[in-house]
Amino acid sequence: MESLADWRRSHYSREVNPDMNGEEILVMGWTHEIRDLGGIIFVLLRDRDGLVQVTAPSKKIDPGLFENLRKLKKESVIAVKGTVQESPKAPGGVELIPTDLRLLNQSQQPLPLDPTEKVRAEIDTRLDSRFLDLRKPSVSAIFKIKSTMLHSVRVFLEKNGYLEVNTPKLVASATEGGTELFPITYFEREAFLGQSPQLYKQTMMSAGFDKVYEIAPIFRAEEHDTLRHLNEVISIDMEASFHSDEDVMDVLEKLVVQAITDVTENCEEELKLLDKDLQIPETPFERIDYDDVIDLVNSKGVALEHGEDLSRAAEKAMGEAMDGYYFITGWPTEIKPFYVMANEETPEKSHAFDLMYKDLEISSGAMRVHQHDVLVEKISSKGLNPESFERYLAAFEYGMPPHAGWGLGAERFNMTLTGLNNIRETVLFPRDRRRLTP
RNA sequence: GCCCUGGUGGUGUAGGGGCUAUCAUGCGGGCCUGUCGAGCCCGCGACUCGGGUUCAAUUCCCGGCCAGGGCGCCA
Repeated sequence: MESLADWRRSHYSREVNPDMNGEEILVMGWTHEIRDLGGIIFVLLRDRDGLVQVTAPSKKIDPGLFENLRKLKKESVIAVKGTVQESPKAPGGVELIPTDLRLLNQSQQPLPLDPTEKVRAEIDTRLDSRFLDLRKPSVSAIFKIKSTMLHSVRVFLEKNGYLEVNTPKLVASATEGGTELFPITYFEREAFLGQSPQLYKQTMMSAGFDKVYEIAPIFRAEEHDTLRHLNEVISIDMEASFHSDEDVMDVLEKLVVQAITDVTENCEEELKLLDKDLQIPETPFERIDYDDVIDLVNSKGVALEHGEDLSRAAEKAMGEAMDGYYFITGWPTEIKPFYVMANEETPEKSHAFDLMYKDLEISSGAMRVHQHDVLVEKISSKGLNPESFERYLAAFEYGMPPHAGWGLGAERFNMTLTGLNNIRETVLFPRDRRRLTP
C-alpha cells in the first residue's frame, strides 16, 4: 500500500480524449478489470465518470511497474501517471501508457458481487453490498439522474419565487391520520417521525411566506411490501397562497416537464446505460375526473365503486388506458384528508387531484381548507380530535390566506425517469419492511 | 397481515431418495504483445436451519428464518 502524498488527479476518465495525445496525466480510481496477455497488460481504471484503459506493453515500460500492474486485484484503488496515447485499437480511441503507479488500497477477493455485471446479482445481495453495487455505472446512473432531477426541481421552484423551508421531522402526534407513524422516545415523552410536512407548510402560509417548498424525508410505518412503497422516502412538497388546485397543477406539470427536459439534456449517457428512451411530455397533461375513472375502470372489467380509492387492479386498468402523465381530479371529499377543500357547488366532490404516470401515483395535492371553523368541523367528522390540532388550528384564526399545494414522491418520479420498476433501486440505502441496514 | 413460489460454491444457475452434485462467472496457478464479456490449460469452492419419514434426505413431510412475486394497508 502506498500513500497518496502529493499525487492529485489531473483528469477524470471522461475527460481523457485523443486530442490530448502525448500529454502527461494522472488518473485515480478502481481497477475495473485486468487483462493480462503476457507481454501486454490492459488495466481498465474506473472512476465516477467511467472507464479509461491503461495499456502496458512490457517492452515499453519499466519492468518493476509492469510486475506491479500484473499483481493488481480487481476493485483495488490505484493512481496512475502516464502518457496519453491516441490509438484506434483502444476503447474510445485513447489509452494511457503508464509511467508510474500507486496502489492506494487493496481490495479483498472474492468480491461479494460482480461490478462488471457479467454475472447479475439479486437485489437483496446488491443492497447488502450496496457500496460495491453502486460502483456499477448503470447503478450510479440512477443517482446522477436523481441528483439532476432534484437540482432541476430546486432551480424551477426558486425561479418561480418559492422559498425553501425545513420543517421538523420529530413530531408530537399523529397529524393527518391515515397512515401509521413510527413512535420514538423523545426524552421522557413519546414522539413520532413525521409522515408529511403538510401541516407545517400550511402554517407557513399563515406566516406570510406566500410560496414555499421542502425536499425532505417522510416516514410511514406501514407494513407494505411492494415494488413501489418504502418506509422512508423523499417528498418534494410545495404550498402556495392565493392559489387554487388548478394553479398548482399547472406548477406541477411545468415542473415535471422541466425536470424531464433537464434530465434528457444532462444525463444522456446515464439514460443510455439504463436503456431508457425518455420523452418530454406535452402539456397540459390530460385531466380525468374521478367519476370517469370509475366508468373507465368498470368498462375494463375491474370492479370499483364510487367512494372507493383506486385498488391496484384499478390503477393497472388506468395504466393500460392512459399514456404517460395524467391528472385524476374531482376526488370524493370523504376519501381525502380533512385539510382538503370541498367543492362549493357539489361538496361531495373535492378540490383534490393526483398526478399519475401510467399505473403509478406520483403526486397528490389539493386546494386546502383555509377557514378555521370549516377545518374544525372536518377534523371532527374524520373522527379526529380538534384539541390535538390546537397549534395548527391557531394559524387559521389570525388571517390564513386561501392556498393550495402538493407533494411529489421523489423516488416514484425517479422511477418514471429511469424506467425502473423497483423503488428500492432509486434509493441509496432503502428502508423497507425488512431492511434497516446498511 | 394474507396468498403463491423459492433458498445449491463469492455471484448467478442446473439437478434431484443412494452421483465424484451441472454450468457460467469468480478466485489461485500457468501460457500468451492489442485485449475490449479476451482465449487456452490445471486447480479451488456449495445443497438455509430445526424436527420427522426412511436402511439412506441436499432431494419427501412439518415448522422456523430469509428471499422473490402478487394483494392488502398506504403515498
